[in-house]
Amino acid sequence: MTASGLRERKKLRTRAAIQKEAMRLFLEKGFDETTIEDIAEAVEISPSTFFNYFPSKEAVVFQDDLDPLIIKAFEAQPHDVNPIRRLRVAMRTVFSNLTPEQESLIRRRTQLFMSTPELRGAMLSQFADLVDQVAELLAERVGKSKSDFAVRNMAGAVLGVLLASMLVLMRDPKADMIKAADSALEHLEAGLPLEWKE
Amino acid sequence: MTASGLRERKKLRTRAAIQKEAMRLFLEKGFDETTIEDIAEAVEISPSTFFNYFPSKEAVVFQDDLDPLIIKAFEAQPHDVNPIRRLRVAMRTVFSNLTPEQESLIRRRTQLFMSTPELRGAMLSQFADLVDQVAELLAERVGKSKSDFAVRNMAGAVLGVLLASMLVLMRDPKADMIKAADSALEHLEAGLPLEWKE
DNA sequence: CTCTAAGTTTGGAGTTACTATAAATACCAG
DNA sequence: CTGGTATTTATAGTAACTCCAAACTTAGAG
Repeated sequence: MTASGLRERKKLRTRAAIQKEAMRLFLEKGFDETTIEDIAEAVEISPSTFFNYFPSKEAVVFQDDLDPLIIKAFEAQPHDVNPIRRLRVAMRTVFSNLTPEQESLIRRRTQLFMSTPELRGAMLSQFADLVDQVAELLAERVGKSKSDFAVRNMAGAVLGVLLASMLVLMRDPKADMIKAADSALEHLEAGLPLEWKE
Repeated sequence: MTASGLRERKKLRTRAAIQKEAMRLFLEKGFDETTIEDIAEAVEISPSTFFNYFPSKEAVVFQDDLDPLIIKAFEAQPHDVNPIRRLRVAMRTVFSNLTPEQESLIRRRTQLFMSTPELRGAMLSQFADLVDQVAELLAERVGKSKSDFAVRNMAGAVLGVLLASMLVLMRDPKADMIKAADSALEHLEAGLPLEWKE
């Protein structure tokens, strides 16, 4: 479907190029300091074309090829395990199988994310979608609809703790966000006791 | 200090006027369709002055006189009760004591909020602050610091479920968000069981 | 190969949020 | 009333986006 005509291949290449150059510039100079024109110039397209591919500057940063991987790792586990644990294991699996470059990119990207108010903002717009996705994962197990109240609420809690765990990056950009996310889910899995080891 | 000179009184009045007119216009015409110039004109100030009072268009919508009330209602309860329940009761108390106009305004504002991507975005920027505030409420009870991991994680979960419960407004603008928020906390208080009554 | 239909890129003109700055105006204290 | 200070305002500028029509590129039919 999204197969190989010259047209499609070209589009994919352009899209990838925009993303690559944009991320490079954002990490190099900062998000605000990089203009659409800078990006367009680096990719050798016109600024107009940028908007053919992405609706906004924020949108470029947003897109994680990780989600599908995590979902797959989630599905791969025995279905009778606590879904929070499954999610936790899934995330760990995915993160530990990244190449160093991938991991480094993700870390820097997340850091950029949390330190740029506009990007943090854009994240919440994704919150809705993420709740849907997580709800879908959870729903399957209990044989309920993904729009079931309890399922969605649980999904909200999952994202809430993950988000909260990312906040440490705002103060301490060198914090290990992967470990933080894992601890957050571990704590949630344990029922969020206020007495907690570490 | 912020006492009575003509100057101070005028500033307060201007600020209030901006907020009132801006909200009126947003609700009347929509957020995007209202320009800063529209607001300035309605308040009879210059556009420049708008920015003396609010750093951005979004900032006008954002300011809830409710937070302090909820905190007060929270403090007013016996300190040995489960903090989630306390928060829940606090919110219920505050909401049920609003005048009909206040309640209507809040409902419409929340609705505006959830239906406008830019505003939803701005909300997450507040997420950080809210985690702090909720963490502070929770911390007191267990005699831990508000920057304690478990406390902050719990705060994240609280906000996560509240946020998720607000998402229904995106599909169904007439949903009762107060009831939704209450159910969300009720469910969290019960330990987020996936088997759930309603 | 050629011609046409359709998709894609581009430039240009316009809108709006927001910043910086310096001039004008309103308040206040002596 | 006068001079210093806070506040408002106009002006000019930047950058993200939108709209649109013109130029160009590819796909496919004949």
